[in-house]
Amino acid sequence: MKATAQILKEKGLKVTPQRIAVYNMLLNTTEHPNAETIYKALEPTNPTMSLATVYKTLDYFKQLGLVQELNVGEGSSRYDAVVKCHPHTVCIQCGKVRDLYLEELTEIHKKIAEELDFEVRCEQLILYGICGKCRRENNENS
Amino acid sequence: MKATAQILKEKGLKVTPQRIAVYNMLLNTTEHPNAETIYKALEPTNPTMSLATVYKTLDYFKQLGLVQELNVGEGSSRYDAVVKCHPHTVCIQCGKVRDLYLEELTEIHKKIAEELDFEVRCEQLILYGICGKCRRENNENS
DNA sequence: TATTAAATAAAAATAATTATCATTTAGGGG
DNA sequence: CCCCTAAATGATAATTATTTTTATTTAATA
Ligand SMILES: [Mn+2]
Ligand SMILES: [Mn+2]
Ligand SMILES: [Zn+2]
Ligand SMILES: [Zn+2]
Repeated sequence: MKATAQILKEKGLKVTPQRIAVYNMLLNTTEHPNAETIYKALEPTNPTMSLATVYKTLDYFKQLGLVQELNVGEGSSRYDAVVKCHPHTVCIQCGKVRDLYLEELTEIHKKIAEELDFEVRCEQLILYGICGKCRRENNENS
Repeated sequence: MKATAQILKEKGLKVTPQRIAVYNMLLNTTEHPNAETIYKALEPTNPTMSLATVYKTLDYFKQLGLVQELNVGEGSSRYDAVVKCHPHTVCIQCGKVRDLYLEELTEIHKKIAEELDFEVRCEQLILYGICGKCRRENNENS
């Protein structure tokens, strides 16, 4: 696993504690946090960092393909250090956003995309519904 | 085709010129407009309508299943009078958002959804890429 | 037609994001 | 290692999309 500083350098970015912190935070979570959540998570270790820097950092990262932005219909965008297109599930009860790796799906999409008069660059599939945990909890209380 | 006033009445909504105008506008377009666009489109015929009313109307409609909200990663939400889950293409060059009806895809998603520990309520597929028109124009200029 | 609860318009408030700008800092050259 | 400078940061203001508030108007129904 490449060191974060090295990755930033390769992208032509100056290596700053703030950028390292944001990128590492995203590498170490599957939560798909938004800017505010990232900011809060880093506050204890980086008490001087500002929210504006988080936003600007995420914007740079996005341009350079270090993160992807994800909007699942909330007020704010979420961010993901996994930049390859991949599907997500969104629980409409607890709000959890999870990755969904299904090679099968990807291949099918690719095939179908070929049949369209449309050059597909990225496909975003979001499944909205009730996650297993919430469904089980619902059953207990009924 | 049912009259708009009748549809609103059946949903338990008071029938107002503003609501009729918004719903008809959405029924007669495939553009997936946002609130601002709807407001501007209705301005000539409904010069006194306010943007807040458009927002509130869209919110009611959404709750009652008359429209669906769609976020393709822009600053604002788009709205669609086609409430059944269906895929969209988004041209990253001209910004056009189009419907994509592929029964094949829907069925495949359904089957895959069954295999997950997740109760799928709605699936949103967005294909980002270059539309046919833009691609042809790009080829001409090269 | 009179009543009234609900809807509207206008304006203020809020939330997310972006821009501005003075200060600080990373990183290359000496 | 220290200096220099362009770039990054933090603080704050501005912007944009959306929601809330409230006084006024209106649709529905008796
Ligand atoms: Mn993900
Ligand atoms: Mn549509
Ligand atoms: Zn859940
Ligand atoms: Zn296009």
